Amino acid sequence: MSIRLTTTSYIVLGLLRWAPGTTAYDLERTIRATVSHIWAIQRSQIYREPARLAEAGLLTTETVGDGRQKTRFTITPEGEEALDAWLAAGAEELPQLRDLATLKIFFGARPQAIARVQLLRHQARLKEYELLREIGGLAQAGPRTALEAAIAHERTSIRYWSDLAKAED
Amino acid sequence: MSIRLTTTSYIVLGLLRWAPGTTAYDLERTIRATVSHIWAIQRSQIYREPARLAEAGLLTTETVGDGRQKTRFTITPEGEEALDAWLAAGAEELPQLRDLATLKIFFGARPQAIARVQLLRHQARLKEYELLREIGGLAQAGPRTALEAAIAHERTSIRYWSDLAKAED
DNA sequence: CATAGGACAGTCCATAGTGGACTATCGTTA
DNA sequence: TAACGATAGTCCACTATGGACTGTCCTATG
Repeated sequence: MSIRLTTTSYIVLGLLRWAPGTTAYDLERTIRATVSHIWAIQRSQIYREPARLAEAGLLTTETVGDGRQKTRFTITPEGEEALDAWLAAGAEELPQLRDLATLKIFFGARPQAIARVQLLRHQARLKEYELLREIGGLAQAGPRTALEAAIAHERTSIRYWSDLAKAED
Repeated sequence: MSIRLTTTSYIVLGLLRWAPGTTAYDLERTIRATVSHIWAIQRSQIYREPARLAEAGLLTTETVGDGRQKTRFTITPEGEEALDAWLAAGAEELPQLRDLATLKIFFGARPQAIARVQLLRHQARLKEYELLREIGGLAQAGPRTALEAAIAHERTSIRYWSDLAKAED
């Protein structure tokens, strides 16, 4: 039962190490509130992945069935091992921007309109991030450090889009 | 034959508008040299996508078969229309970082080692970008403006990772 | 002159991920 | 008491990923 572990897998494993016994639904909420800014996962995927990992022996399942059937997942030692191996394995290829707005600029869309909208959205998101940081909602060092990356890139985006918004067409 | 147009589709359409009569192989090289920093596409996808678009009437094909069979693709008016509609349609959801290195930090990987490697790679990539900009390899305004976004984010990454590399563990 | 090696040009496949519609249950409040 | 929103999840068709695999052409060198 050796399966291919993907980024999705490691996100699930990583969250379950911090919060064993979580259901898929709660995983979804946690992801939306935290990692999704770095790496989002589709809902359908969030429900399928833990099942896959359980089959491979990286998680155990416990179904609490009172009408609404919930399944709680817990990471196994093998799961932790896999996660640690991934964390310890060296760095990766560089990321792509993967920004549709920039892509449209690339292909000749007029910057003005795009820039104005992007600027507002990035500003809103930066505010969210700063709030999250000030409230100190993030107990662990990892998420805090990662949040700094997100904030730095938001600031860069804001500078970029606001320059474009100001520039004449 | 209405198909769903994805980002992949628009990249192919966009490149074919600038260079009609291109083969899949040349598309691949062009993508690797240009857009891939913003949005990469897998080789297998680059060969399948134009075929799909041709079926939907957004491209025409012309097979030049002398031993090695090449297929040249050209954008149709419908193709241009679809592309323009996409370019004109408002801005998108915000991008995610989608950076595995940051994700590992999030889940508790030790920053030092990761940061050192990322720093070197980002520096190398920044140099590539700056070279590209100085040489003026990009005739069109779109790619040039998009390149500025890529450069800005590289600089941000470099600052981030170099801070992390310096910080005590 | 033939041949080996590399660049060129592509195919194929299993598996993973996306987007989005759909179903159903529970708790509250009007 | 039924309506409504939050909770909890399923399903499906289609797209994308990663990577192995197959050939063809060009050129240098032995």
